[in-house]
Amino acid sequence: MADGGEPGTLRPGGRTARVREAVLRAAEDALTEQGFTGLDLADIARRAGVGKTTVYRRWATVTGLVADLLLDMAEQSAPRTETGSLLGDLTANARLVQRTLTDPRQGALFKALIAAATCDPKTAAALRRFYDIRVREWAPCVRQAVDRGEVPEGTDTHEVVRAVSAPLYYHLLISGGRLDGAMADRAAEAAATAARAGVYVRA
Amino acid sequence: MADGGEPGTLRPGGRTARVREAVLRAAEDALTEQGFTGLDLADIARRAGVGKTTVYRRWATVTGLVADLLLDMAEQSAPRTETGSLLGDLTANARLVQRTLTDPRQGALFKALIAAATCDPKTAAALRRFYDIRVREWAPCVRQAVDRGEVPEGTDTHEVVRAVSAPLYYHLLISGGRLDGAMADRAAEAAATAARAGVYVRA
DNA sequence: CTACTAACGGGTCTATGGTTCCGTTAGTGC
DNA sequence: GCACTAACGGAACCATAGACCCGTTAGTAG
Repeated sequence: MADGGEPGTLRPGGRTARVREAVLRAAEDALTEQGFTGLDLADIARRAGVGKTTVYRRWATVTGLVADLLLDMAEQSAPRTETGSLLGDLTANARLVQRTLTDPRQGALFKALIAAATCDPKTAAALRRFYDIRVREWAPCVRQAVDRGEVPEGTDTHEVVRAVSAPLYYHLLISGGRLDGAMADRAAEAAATAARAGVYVRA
Repeated sequence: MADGGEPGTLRPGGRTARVREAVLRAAEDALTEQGFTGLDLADIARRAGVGKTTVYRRWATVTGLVADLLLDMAEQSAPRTETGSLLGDLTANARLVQRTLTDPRQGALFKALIAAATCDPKTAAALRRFYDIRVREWAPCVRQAVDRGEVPEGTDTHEVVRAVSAPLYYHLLISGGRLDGAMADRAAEAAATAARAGVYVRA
């Protein structure tokens, strides 16, 4: 009776953790293959080898599950490369994003994640958190450029990193074209150029 | 028996047109209020004062209806303002986009449209078409900047216009922050700066 | 090892989104 | 105006996503 809240919070170890893991992986697969619509929790339960009751009890809705998946994805971090110049670092970042979004599986997954986030505030918050972490990982390369004097003091480092990703996501979601390496390089170059010109200096 | 294809194609006038109009408006409202999920065609039919059979027959799925709505939206065009300078024109564009996305109703609608597009290729094509038209309307201001010598010859004018919108949509869909006028101005400035530096010159 | 109970899972029930049927309304051609 | 039939619409029907019940499994404390 004295339950601490959501199922899975009082006995987070052992089986509970295994189930969560299996379900999240299944959700990832399902999202990748079916997209955000055409996704039902019973199917995910089947893939995960888990009772569908469990999935409904712990996550209740598709968006809830996606939010948890995003939380899980936020944990894993891919460390950034350092090249010594702002343009080099931003290009490395742009290429990484471009490769991720171009990959058929990952691209589809991210589309689905973003679609889910537009449909539910909690999921949107999880998505924001995920990207905040990613942006924070890359911001130091802009910070270094400021220290080097390459970019003016007071520049919003996070905003520069976002400026690199923005056109790539725009293409993925909206203009829908082929998103190649040249486009990634251009995104990095545009951000670097604008940053050097002081466009991202905080008011 | 000799039907020409989809319902609504052989007798496009009168009632058929009225029904389409009513349903599209209802769909717009429903999308705005409920978002992409939590949208059912029966509800739309009710709002439109139309039999649900009709909606299912003509559009069949939510994404199909959204695709048609996008086609319809693509028709209406808002003419651009001309200020005489690249930065001025791009800023006007950025502000327009920012105001649209910030408006509670329109912002929600665009989120839903984009979510729908990630779930269905036909809808994605319709979304692309919609933005192609909008981009084409604004491209001349970049063209003029090229003619003026403000921006190098060979610049991809469409890409510059997209570069203005990209960060705004990125904020709407992903980083989710407050999207104010300052951000719009910065987006325009970044695009103008990069364009002048020749970043968008086609290879 | 035993007791306790959080969390799982099979089976069943139900609400509802979507389909089908068939009669009605109204554009279109003459 | 009349005939023809595309397109509409009410109502009954069906499939299934998601809720619920209750017995089972397995973490955790002692």
